[in-house]
Amino acid sequence: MRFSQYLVTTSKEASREAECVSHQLMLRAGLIMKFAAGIYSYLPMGYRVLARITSIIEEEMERIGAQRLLLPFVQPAELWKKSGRWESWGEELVRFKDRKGADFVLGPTHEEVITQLIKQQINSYKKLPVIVYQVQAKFRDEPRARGGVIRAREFLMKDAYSFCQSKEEAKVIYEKMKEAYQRVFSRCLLDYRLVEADTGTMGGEFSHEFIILTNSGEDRIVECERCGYVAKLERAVCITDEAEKGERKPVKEVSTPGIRTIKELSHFLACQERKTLKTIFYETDKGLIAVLVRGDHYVNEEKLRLLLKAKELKLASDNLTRKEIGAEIGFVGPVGLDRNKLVVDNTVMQGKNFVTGANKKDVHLINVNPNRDFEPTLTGDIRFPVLGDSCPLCGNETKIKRAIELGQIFHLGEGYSSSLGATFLDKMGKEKYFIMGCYGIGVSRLLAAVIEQNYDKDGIIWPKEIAPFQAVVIATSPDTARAAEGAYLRLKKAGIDTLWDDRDVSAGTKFSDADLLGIPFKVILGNIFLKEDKIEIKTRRRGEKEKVGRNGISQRIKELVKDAE
RNA sequence: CGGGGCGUAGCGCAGCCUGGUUAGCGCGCUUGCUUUGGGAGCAAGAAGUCGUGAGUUCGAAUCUCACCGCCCCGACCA
Repeated sequence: MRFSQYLVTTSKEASREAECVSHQLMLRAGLIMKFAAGIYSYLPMGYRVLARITSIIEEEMERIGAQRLLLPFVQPAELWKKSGRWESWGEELVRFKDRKGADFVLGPTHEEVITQLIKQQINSYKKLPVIVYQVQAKFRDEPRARGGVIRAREFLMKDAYSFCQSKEEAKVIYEKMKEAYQRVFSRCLLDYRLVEADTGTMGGEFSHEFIILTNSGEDRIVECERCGYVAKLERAVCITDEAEKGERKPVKEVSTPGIRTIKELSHFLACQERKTLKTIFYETDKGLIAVLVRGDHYVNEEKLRLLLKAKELKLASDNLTRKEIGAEIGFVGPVGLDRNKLVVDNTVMQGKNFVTGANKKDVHLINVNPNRDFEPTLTGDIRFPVLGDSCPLCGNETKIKRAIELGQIFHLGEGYSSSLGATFLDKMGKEKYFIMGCYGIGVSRLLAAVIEQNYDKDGIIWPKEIAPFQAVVIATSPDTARAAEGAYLRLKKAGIDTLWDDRDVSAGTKFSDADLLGIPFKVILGNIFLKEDKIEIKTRRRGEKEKVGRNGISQRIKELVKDAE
């Protein structure tokens, strides 16, 4: 490809819009162009990378026997009504009517559609198991798009679905898929982690997520740098420290006029936030519940819901709380709440002499102690971890870091097949629901993720497997322009994806652009060529240089590509 | 949805507070000449509904109001 004719514009300056490294570099290197919040075009250079990632995915999917297909982007609402997700998804699901007034959605994911397809296509165990996948645009009307293609509303996704006869068979495929994902991410040169995940709106029985650690990430994880424990913040187990030592002092009322928040309280009484307690009311299908966590902690509502075995759980309104305890918000405490269920976080049970609200306006209690001043109905781990919590595996101090999710795999079970009535006949002639799994990779997001882990001050450093071009030919003087064209033609003939920088710009510009674009090998024809009749090769990643005769250029680049990262 | 910021040429910005000729600067773009080993120089050019709408005013990029869009933090979400 001739650079002068290629639809790419590079830029020295970063766009004001872009905050994170990958977003800035993608804009500067001319990979993408924004049309609206979270809606992007991929320019030829960006599309080349997408195509290469897609072909890696295709190879790894085919390796485990998955079959590629293509499902509709626009889906009839009927299927979503059957699965229940017409109601359970909020505004993220884009809904519209066609000219006849029929409801449709823009596909944010394809469990419904694929289940319907398999239901009609497969009636017998003889065709099972089956794994299918596609690479397609998805649309999710996110409340807030961010980080360029890290969280876009329209994005490219690889989604795979498996249909099995039994849970055992499904687990085998789940493991195969996990390995395939590991190969895909390794080939993209990603330093990823595998963590347990919640099943969220997909439903299902268990799930794993592949993530990379980076400051541009939007998810938070807990990591132990000693033993390598990594977990999503909401999944991380909070272990309880040893019981605090010391005397239990007598409870005393203190006047705290107008002091409502934990911050104000700890400031006013000159105590640490960890010495205070928060009392929060939740409305649940099991009634109104009082929940107690330390002042410096936050309630993990999902953990709480599981502990209570509740279906519904939401924060009680201020009015309801006020009515229940007859006191102002900000002065709520556990002492004397006998008629309410009281769920207490483990950490609270280990502490002594806490400050809490007195359930009276402008009054707090000091020296409140669990099992003396209040009795929990239930105790458990119901909080999010905080910086410095002990690692649940080795006890070392943990850190909280940011991460990007690359992909997630779910064991779904029978959820979708039962709601959509998708069955097959087993060996005994008995009708059974398909056991399903679904597996996603954010393909467009992978571009950003790879850049987050492969760049330097000069620009992107593409791993060879997904580089848009393997080599860029640069003539640094008009005198070597013809020879450069010759080298370009040789490389092209040898089947090497090569960009020929035939622009009439300075050598410096060509070098800078080659670096920004992240092309693994620069093939340079300049002074050295004129003096020694040698072509110079410079690697992007390590900056290593070597000289080679003009006849050996294709052969040498092939060798270098083979050995490169 | 809450908080903060922004909207002026393709991109990055100045001008706005304190209203007043033809709205500037840098990058990029076009033409010519000289250049070409790490983002060249000179010269000449093209390019703007100042986000939209209303209002105040003799006069609005500038002041007022409403709306739209975008970015960041959070909520939300995978």
